[in-house]
Amino acid sequence: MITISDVARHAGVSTMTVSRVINRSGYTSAPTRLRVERAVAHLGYVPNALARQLRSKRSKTLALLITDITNPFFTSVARGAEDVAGDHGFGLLFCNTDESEEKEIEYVSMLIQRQVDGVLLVPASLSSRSMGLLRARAVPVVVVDRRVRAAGVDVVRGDSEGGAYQLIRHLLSLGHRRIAVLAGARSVSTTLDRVAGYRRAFVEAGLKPDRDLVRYGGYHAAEGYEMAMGVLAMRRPPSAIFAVNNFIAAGALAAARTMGRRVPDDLSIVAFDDLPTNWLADPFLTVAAQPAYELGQRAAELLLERLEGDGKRRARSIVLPTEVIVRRSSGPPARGLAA
Amino acid sequence: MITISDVARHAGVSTMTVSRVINRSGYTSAPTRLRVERAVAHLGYVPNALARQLRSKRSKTLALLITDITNPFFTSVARGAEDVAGDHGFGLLFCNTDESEEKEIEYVSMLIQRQVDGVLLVPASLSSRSMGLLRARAVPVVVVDRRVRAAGVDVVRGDSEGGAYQLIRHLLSLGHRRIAVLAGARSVSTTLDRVAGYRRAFVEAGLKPDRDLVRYGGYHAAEGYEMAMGVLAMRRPPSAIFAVNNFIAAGALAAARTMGRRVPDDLSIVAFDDLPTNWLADPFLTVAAQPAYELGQRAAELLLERLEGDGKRRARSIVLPTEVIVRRSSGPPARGLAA
DNA sequence: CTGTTAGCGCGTTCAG
DNA sequence: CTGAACGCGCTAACAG
Repeated sequence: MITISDVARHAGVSTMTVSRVINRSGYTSAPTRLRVERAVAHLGYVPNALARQLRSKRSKTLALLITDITNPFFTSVARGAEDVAGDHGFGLLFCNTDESEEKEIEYVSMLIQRQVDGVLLVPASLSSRSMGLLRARAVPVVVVDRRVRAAGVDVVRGDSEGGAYQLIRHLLSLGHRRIAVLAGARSVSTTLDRVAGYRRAFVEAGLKPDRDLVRYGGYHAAEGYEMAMGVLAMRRPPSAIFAVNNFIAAGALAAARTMGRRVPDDLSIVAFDDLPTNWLADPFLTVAAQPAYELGQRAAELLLERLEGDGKRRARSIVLPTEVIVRRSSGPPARGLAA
Repeated sequence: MITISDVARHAGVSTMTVSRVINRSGYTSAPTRLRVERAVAHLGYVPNALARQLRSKRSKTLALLITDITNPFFTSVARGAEDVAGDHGFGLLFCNTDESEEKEIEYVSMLIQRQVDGVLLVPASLSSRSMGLLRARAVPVVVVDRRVRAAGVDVVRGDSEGGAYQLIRHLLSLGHRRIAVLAGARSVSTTLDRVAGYRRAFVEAGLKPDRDLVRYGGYHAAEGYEMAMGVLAMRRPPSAIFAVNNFIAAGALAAARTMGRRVPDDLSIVAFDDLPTNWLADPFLTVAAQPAYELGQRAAELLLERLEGDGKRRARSIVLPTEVIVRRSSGPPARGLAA
């Protein structure tokens, strides 16, 4: 391995001068700079980031922990964060926690050991233990997409409650009254907020939602399928389903098919999170779409501000609006199911 | 920050002993080990991975460069690689090159600076310049999913030629004769191999494919749409389309819809790469499915072998079979289009 | 079984 | 404008 002192020797200067040339820090005369640059090129010198980081106590690395790398919502978030980090000369470490708090904690410990400068965290649960670990080490954190119980943390997320509220209003206005909610885990804020939005829409309309129509499970298609089969098999099945994320919606669509329900004729389905156009030969679902890429961007920007502004600015909470896109999966209820 | 010498002082031993306890290397008596562990717990000591890596010259980190993080094929590869790396105590750095050689080179330079122990590379192009950079630094590489021109490199990929061959045989056996290929970039081996498979199927059947039916573009839905619109507008349009990846297929489906072609009645569509079940309310496309997760696993295993086996074993090339799954998007051609 | 010595490759500090 | 000395936190290589 070629080190800075090899370059120094070759250029007939001290290592310090080489360091100054590489980092454009301090003054160097044009001729020596040139000699150094020649030597660097000639030897093919590449600085060792590890040594640099050890010395300077900054790793120029952020980490992003997401809960499902196969979900395009999160990959969009990742791209947003990656682009911003890259523009500021920071590397970004992706970690996939699979909705598991254990994995999350494992990753966080690893990241602390690796001295990452900051963490973007989609927490697997409301009461994230990893927040405590990070705080103990004074590692700046921005929570993304979901809330946590811990106070005084920066958060960047979409308006779950509002999006759900609008989707349900849409269904109510079409005449639906029995609307099922297929949700994720009770320990995740987005699930809670979306169910809350559902409830508010009902209450404001002077209606009382049937508690039995609210099901909790998980964020995958298989779970969506199970939950949908459950509600569709009820004595008084719902005329509409609100899937709390995109994968659950896919499961619900599959269940509708196996139960012989046509969408939207026999059953309306609406969901949170749009699918990327890459997927959709034919966009079909009525959704509340979140600006995923922007979520990632804003979160990374906020984190970088915290790092640079040496600051104890108070925690900020950024809530990005959600856009309801009405498509063909929602329509008026079939006769006899409305009331 | 609490360092190893704080722990040593607290436990009344040397730093070396602490190091041995932490790393379970060398001998330590039970009582001193206990004292050290107490001190570690008491002080909340966390080893600094940077310092450790600098000293030991191994970062215990691999990197995976993929060309499109939004494509579930690659995220599956990523999970496979991640799981294997994690099991062996290695971290995995994800990098998204967006099919850009420039970005690829930027990332590779960054990774070299960061002293990663090995790289899993989905090359943006056949003649990957980054291979040279990596080799110059003697960084072990396993090429994934695609071939490169450079010789003597480990490769793990799916059988593109064979999969394409089978898909086309399937279409030929249904009676199709005018089959369009919507491909990616000419500089990518998977595109080349899949087109080659297409050609072989024709040649073996004693037929000559129309060169004008082979279109090159890119791997995204938008490009698939454009290419499909192109062939569907021909004077003698194809009765079937072979999309070289899943996103192109989505674009082709969209194009079929805007052109008013029903699939499979008026137009058959087959594609490479399946979509994950999370996506598919209703699996519809006839595809050649690659074992993406396993691709990632095998690649990571091979890389780790190279790292551990101190070895100049000759380069291996692992080609995993591809499975053709016939679904509803392919059927016999409409009357009058067959011949 | 444990401690000492000597760096890994860099950048900070303070003299020149 | 440049260099010498030092140390970041840790572990390899030796003693003992």
